[in-house]
This record gives sequence, C-alpha cells and structure tokens, in this order.
Amino acid sequence: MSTAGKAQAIGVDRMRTSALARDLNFLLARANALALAAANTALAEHGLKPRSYSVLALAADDVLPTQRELAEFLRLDPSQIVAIVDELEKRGLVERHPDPSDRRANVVVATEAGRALFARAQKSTRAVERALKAAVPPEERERLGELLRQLAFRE
Amino acid sequence: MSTAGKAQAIGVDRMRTSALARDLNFLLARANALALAAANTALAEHGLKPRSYSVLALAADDVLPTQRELAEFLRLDPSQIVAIVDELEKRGLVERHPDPSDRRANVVVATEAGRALFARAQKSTRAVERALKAAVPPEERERLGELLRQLAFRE
DNA sequence: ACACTACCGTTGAGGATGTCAACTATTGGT
DNA sequence: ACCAATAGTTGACATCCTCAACGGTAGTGT
Repeated sequence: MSTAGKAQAIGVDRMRTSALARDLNFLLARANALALAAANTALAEHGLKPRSYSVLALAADDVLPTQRELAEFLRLDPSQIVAIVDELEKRGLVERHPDPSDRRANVVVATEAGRALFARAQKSTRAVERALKAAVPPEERERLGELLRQLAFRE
Repeated sequence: MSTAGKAQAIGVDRMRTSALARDLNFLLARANALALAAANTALAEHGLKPRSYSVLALAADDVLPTQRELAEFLRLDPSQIVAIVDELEKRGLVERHPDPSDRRANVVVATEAGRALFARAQKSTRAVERALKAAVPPEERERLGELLRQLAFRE
C-alpha cells in the first residue's frame, strides 16, 4: 500500500496544483459536492433531503412562497417542486393554500408539525455548516458568506 | 404583468432575507447551479460538458491521473469516469496509457487534438469565470478563490 | 363583453446522473 | 503460495433534469 498510496498522493498533489484547481467553476462544484454529501447524511435522519429541507425552511419562515417562486429561488423546474411539495404535504408538514391574489397559484405554508420538524432539522444543518466553516479562519467566515451571497444572487 | 410581477418580486425579496438565504449549503448550491448553467452553454459549442472538460483539463496539464484519482478529485463514482474517458477517447482527445507502476491502472493523457480543443475550450471557460467574478468587487476576487479552495480541499 | 396572449400548477415521457453490487486482473503483504 | 485489497469495467436500478403539453386563470386590448 505504501507504493500505491504514495503514487496516489503524488497524483492528487499534482491535481491540486493544476490549472483546474484554480478554476472557480470547479471549486464551486467540488465545495458544493462536499457540502451536499454532508447535508444529505445530516438530513437523512429527519427524512429530508436538501431540497425538501429548503422548501420546508421557506414555508416555516412564513415567506408564503408560490411554487413558481420556489422553483426560481431553488433553481429547479416547476415540475420538481410539485413532487417535493406533494411529499411534504403527504407527511403533513406543509399545506398548499390558494393564493388570494392569484387563483392559479398555490402558497406553501408549514404546519405545526412542519415547523417542529424544521426546528429539529435546522440544528443538524447548523452543525454541518459549522463543520464546513471550520475549513476557513474564523475572521474570514463572515466575508465568505457575503461573497457567496453575491455569487448566488448576482443578476 | 405589473401586479403579478410585483407580487413575485415581493416573494423573492422575502426569500432573500429568509434564514435559508444565509445558509452556506444553500448559497453554495445556488452559486454552483448558476455557474454550472453558464459553463454548460459555454462548453456546448466545443462538444464538452463540465465533467469532460475537467478530465480533459487534467489530461492536458500532464498530471497523468489514473481514473481512480480522477474519480476522487472530481467526486464522481469510478464508473462515471469510464463513460467520460470512453467518450473522450472515442473522439481522439485522450488516450488510456497503462500505468507502468501498476498494471491495473490507466493513466489518462491528452492527444495533440485534445490539447488543441482544451486550449479553445479554456478561452470559453475563462470568459464564464470573468462573468462570475464580476459579481464581487475586484479587490475581493483573489480572496474568494482562496476561500473556495479551502472549502473544496479541506480534509 | 370579447378575444388573445401569457402565466401557474400538473402530468408524462425521455434522457442524463447517481449509486451500488459484482466481476476480472493485478497488487502488496504474510 | 496464499489472501485481502485495489483498478477498471459492466450492468441494474433509482433519482434527477428537461421539455412539451394540458386545464384553469389572469392581464391586455378592443
């Protein structure tokens, strides 16, 4: 294992100093993949995935989002929101309320059970976030969030 | 459209100030989704996707990665690397060379055609990266890359 | 009032991706 | 010489993405 291990370590080292490792697109993809994997296992014990957690979070935060707004915000196809809300509704965590200002639209709101589950799930995701942030020095963490927000909401 | 447009804008505004919009996992996912979409359209004209571009980049950079190293670095299942390298090889852009130090392993190297295509594709991705970075003030761009690298390569 | 265009949610289909288990050939260690 | 572990590959299955179409509603203009 010593030879193979070293050969592999050398290969990885060369990859980290390659041009690709300086590519912002790639760094975003890899950082996201790591964060996603951690979030996935943390949310699994609550029967949630990052997507359903996001919908539940907005519903529990009294944002009163329509499904279309959810689709735009989460960068998903509207048809995927249908499936996510279907499942959350079946579990009694959210409800579809008719939007009083537009009868075509549904507003997604969390039930009491949904808010309770979200509160529990949020503790798990906060732990994941702390672990993520541990990779950067404490005095930089605030700026990291700010920069990412600018990337995520530029337009 | 004025009423609907405003109602939607209000909804989006409330989403941007919601707790989710401060979640690092979510920000990474959204920033990555935006960057991925841009990279996808930029690479399409070269017949590449972000993944095949990444493999080609490492092969053209004389990193001499084995397929397993590619899988780890790109956070993909080894079986997905097979399909990517298959396609690049079929197009004459890369070749599988037997690893002299381990006959089980293949080292992926770019052909001349592969290097030429990569050079052209890189111009497109650089343009995408510039557009991405335009979202943050110039004096912060260096730090953004550094922070993302820490997130992507922590372990 | 009317026609017309655009939109919301939903369904369904097809392709692309993710995940996992099994298999062969090879390796390193005992 | 044996044996557990590893690299690449294949195949199966689930999930996800993307798109087109539909009924119901909304806004616009006439």
